[in-house]
Amino acid sequence: MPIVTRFAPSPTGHLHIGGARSALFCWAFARKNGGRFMLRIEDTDAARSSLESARGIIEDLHWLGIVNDLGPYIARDGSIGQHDWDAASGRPPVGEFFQAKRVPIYNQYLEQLVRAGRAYPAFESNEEIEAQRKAAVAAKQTYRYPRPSEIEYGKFNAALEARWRRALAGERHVVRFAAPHEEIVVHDQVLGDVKYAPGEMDDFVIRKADGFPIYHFAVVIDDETMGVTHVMRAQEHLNNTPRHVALQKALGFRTPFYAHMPLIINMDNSKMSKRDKAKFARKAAKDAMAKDRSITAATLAPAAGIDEKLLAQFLAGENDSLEVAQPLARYFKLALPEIEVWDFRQNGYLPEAITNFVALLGWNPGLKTPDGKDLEKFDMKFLAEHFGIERIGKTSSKFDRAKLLSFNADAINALPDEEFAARWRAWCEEFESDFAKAVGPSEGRWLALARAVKPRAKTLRDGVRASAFLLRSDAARDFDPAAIEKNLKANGGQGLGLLRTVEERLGSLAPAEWTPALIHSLIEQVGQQAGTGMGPVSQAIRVAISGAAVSPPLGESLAVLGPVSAMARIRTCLEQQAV
RNA sequence: GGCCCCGUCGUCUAGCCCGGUCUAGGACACCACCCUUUCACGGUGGGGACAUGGGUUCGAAUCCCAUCGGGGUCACCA
Repeated sequence: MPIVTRFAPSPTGHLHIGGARSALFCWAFARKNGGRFMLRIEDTDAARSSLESARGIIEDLHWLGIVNDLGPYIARDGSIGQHDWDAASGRPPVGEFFQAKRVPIYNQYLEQLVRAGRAYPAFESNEEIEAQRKAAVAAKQTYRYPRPSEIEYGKFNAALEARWRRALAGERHVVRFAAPHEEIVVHDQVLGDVKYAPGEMDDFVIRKADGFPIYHFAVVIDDETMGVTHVMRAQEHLNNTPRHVALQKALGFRTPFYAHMPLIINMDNSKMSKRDKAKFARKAAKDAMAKDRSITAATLAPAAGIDEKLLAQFLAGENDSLEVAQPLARYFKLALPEIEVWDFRQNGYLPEAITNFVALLGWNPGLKTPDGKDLEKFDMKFLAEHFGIERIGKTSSKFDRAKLLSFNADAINALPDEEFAARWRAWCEEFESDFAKAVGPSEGRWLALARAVKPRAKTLRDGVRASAFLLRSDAARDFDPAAIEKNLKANGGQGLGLLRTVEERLGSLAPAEWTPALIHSLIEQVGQQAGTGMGPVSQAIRVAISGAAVSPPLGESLAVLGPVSAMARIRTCLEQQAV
């Protein structure tokens, strides 16, 4: 039997970074063992699932380089296609990888369970159950649904048949699994044997009143019928596993291998969730309001362009809407924490940095580099060749953004200039279109800028920030006062004098001589002749062309700017300072 | 609260299974110095951990137990 792993997200938003790691490990395990990696969409929550989310998740995975052998993919024309088992595999085709389309299959197994006396319709309303649960909690008891006395475990008796008829007649009901009263052992490949005592499990719901299966039921049937051999998922699912094992036994299915991976959590030990964005924005707003009493929901809403009522609810913690969090963050000029793959992509992270970093959260190749250090930089190919369950750890890992950033910077710098330029440009066109337009269509210009920016960019967005001087008007006079003071006026106006010399010398360069190398040596010469070295010369020019004391190296900067702009800026600066 | 999992530098981890080679190694972050046209990069060095307490043993980060701590989960969500 071929090894089959699966990643089975529910399409309720973008791909979570933790989900990305699950998918990555499943993918790598399949690759390493010559198996197949399957994608399945768990959209049985009709209210929260959407096709757009499913599409987004598939795209996120694709962007990361995690490509599935089985299940949905997005075709060139944008439609969703499905890879299925072919005749040569000897397996029946799956047909549908979206659970919502598999309801008849679930119902068929459900009936089998009912007729075996291992499942039964229950007619209590959600409210009734909820009330019982609350009462139990109030009495400090663990709530377990009490199996009706007329239900006989493993027998399709008259009472069960009567219930089944009521259900078939259309009476509103759920179907519950008659859980076994026996110890259940989960043989986990990471954690070892995990035992659950008899009676821990109650008769949980396996089909909702709306006719959709509950997660546990759909998963078990799908894993069996789709040929899944290895279930690798986050540890938050560990306590679900005995249910799955019990269901498999009741249905006569095999039990796949399980491997539960450690959780990825925030630096403050909290769970990394989409809601963190709302929490972050709420805190920012509240901090601002505490600092400045004149800021209230009423003043903030129009200023940030948010509906006042929505904002008030948001601040009260009654909703976690991104419609509020995003404009709030923009207004306070803060970046929301990145939680989903899309966030990282938008903020200029490279997929290879993300997969590399995330692979190290809870897994480690256990290899050394030639100079004896832990090997931790690797690519997808390496993962596909070296990944194994044995080296998955048991302890949850905190998501250290600083280290990711460092990985990203390294990944950027490992790129050849040309490739970086092309990828940076494509990213800018997608996420920084104003900047992309300002740079223009010239490939040479992009490459020159990219060369200047690459060594100091930790993200693609950093490259834009570093190039911001390009967008400055040649006539702009808003020079950073501190920079003016230090680099132009100090030492009796030394910088200004040097800048005048530079202006003359630069002005005499022929257009063909306007290259990074020649500009650089010109600056060097001026510095030498003035006896100051090139430092003060450089800083004076930097202030003149960028308005600040920080910019990419000058040769490249001036070259990209071009003689007309560069000279104009120097003159502007000189004029302003002469006044 | 019940059940379940986990516990090596601030963080990710190597080492643990097969006790001695561990005065516990690496990476990120931090600090200092060097390099340097700014900012970065880079280089060198530094501080920094076996949760605690008991065992077992000649010897424990490594094996056992307890305590403490952290997390997960207890839905007609997945």
